[in-house]
Amino acid sequence: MAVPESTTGRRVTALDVAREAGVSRATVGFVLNNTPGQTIPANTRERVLRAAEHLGYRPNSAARALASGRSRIILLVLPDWPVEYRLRDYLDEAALALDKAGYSLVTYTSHPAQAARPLWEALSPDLVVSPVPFSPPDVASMLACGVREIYPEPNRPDLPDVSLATSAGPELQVDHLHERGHRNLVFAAFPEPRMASLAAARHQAAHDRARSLGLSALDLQHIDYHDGSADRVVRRWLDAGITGVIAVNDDVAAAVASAAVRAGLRMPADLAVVGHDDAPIATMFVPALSTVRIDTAALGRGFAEFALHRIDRRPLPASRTRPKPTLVRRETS
Amino acid sequence: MAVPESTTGRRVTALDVAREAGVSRATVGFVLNNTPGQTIPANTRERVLRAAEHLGYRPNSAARALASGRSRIILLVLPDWPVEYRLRDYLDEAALALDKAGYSLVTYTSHPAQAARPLWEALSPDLVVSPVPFSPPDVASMLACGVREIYPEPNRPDLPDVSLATSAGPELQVDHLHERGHRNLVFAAFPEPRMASLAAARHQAAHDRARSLGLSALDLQHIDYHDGSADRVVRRWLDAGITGVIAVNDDVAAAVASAAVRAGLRMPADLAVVGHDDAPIATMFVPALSTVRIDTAALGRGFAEFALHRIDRRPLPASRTRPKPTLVRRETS
DNA sequence: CTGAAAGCGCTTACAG
DNA sequence: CTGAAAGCGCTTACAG
Repeated sequence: MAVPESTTGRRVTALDVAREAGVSRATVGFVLNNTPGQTIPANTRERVLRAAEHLGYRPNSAARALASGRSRIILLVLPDWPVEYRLRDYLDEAALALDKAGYSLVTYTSHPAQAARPLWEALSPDLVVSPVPFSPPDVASMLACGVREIYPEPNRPDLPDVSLATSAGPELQVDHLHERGHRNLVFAAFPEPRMASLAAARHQAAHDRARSLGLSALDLQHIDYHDGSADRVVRRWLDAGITGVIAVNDDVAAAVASAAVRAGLRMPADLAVVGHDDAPIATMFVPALSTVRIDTAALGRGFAEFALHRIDRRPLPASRTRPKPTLVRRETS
Repeated sequence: MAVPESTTGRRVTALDVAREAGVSRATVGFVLNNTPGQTIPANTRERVLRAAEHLGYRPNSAARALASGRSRIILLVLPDWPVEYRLRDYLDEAALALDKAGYSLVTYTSHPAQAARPLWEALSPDLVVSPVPFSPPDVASMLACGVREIYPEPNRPDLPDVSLATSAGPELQVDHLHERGHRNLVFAAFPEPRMASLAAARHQAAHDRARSLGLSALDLQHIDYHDGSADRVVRRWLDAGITGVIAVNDDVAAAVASAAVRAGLRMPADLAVVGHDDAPIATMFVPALSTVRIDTAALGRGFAEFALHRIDRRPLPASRTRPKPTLVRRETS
């Protein structure tokens, strides 16, 4: 591909392409954008495409956004959670599917102190989505910046769940231990601020499931090395008749499993643990950790479908079913 | 703050502000942008500011980018590494410092299959930075998209290091074990594809340091549960006279420590392990993991200074010294 | 089927 | 000190 602008010092515009192809600027736009309702003869189209390719033409995104009123950017606002393993698969798949439709996905985690300007001011995205609801000031700010689609919408919480923080995973953890005969369970997390809201959400889901199975309340307990060591915590659990531990993620499961082994317990006979996310450590750890695997790639594609539905009014696929998480049973359950 | 556009359905523009303040559109721009060389009387300035505030005016970023030729966006391209813990601190600090200078930071990890259009096409960033070099096609693509500053620049590898993947951490791991009398070391990682390039970089740095201390070659060894269990690997190390393990991160350190304890070894007397990143598991694990902590917040600020130097030609602070990592000694060394 | 032209909302010399 | 005006590079009715 030639890079003429590097020699002329000027960026290639649609006018350059038009001249090279011997058509008008408008025609270039019609061809390159596949504008519906325009019937361009095959050989004109061909000439334009070739000229664009030859000149290395890239439309100016700012000019396009200004003229069309749409930036073709989708902003995904992520909460400040410890990034879940395999989030990349989710984002990769979503970005790929959106790209095919001409949209770019940008992710953003707001500064904890809210000190910096939110990214939607700089990007004017067509759609802003988040797994957690927006505050009213955030919504007002987005509207002022011309964002036309926001999800979840204020006052409309009754919409499909596109987030990674589904309740199906924790439910599966509970079901699994229940099936294997465990009746006394706890929910374990690190006392880490960043983990707090994720732990709260997953704990809630697990708790609700436990209750609906007729189990007793599922306490959220912290594995805190500082105040007495994991070993002592595990000992306490055993004394209280606990036989199964639901960990908020695989790191926590590893810490629990490690303490249990050191205490001379057999796993899963004396104590069972189930992690979440199927992170690398779940396979590498000895004993290998039972965990929950989420089809994040499928979730990512689902997110893209949803986003396109909101923006382009594309119909949602009829077969739109949330991929179910699967339990990977290894040596700790 | 009033949100008039939500009632009129039209976004507030500089013209609205000008009318409300009783000045021209240009003056609005001068005041809001603090344009140098313009001397605006205090009360005009005051009127404009008040009108903008009152109307909830947000400049249209696309129009601004088109007119000025600068998007005020900085794109940070991150490699597909397992996201290092505390990366958030780095990004938060960098975003905050850049925000003060009127720039927005966007991060981007390219799709592994290179299938989606790169984000610089949609954003036209003023600067694109990455901790790893760009491929020639990437550079050509950026130039075609009007990106004027790229770092690292092709053919100029001799520039300051702004990345998180510094060699100082691995060097510190080696120094620490060396000081504590260890002479036979290995470097451990999971055999995970995504970890490969990070492991290679850190291993290289550790290896070089080991050689310069007169130690023997530092092998990169995989903790692979599938082919024989971590326990067997640890046993092999002991037989080979290894007394110290340098782990690529804290997850790997946890897996090693766990195997060592299970093998009946005393830590650190029989075997020492040092992790990297000071992730939550390093504190929560028993035994608590010795590790390397990097002042990622300071690194993030350093990144912002560097970016502003490149874009706005701001002088680099004279006292510009890279924050040194520190070794956090706990129970495994 | 294709082109001439207005317009998107800013920035920025240039006058006065 | 402030305004009128050109221009950034597209999109999109509107003519022909």
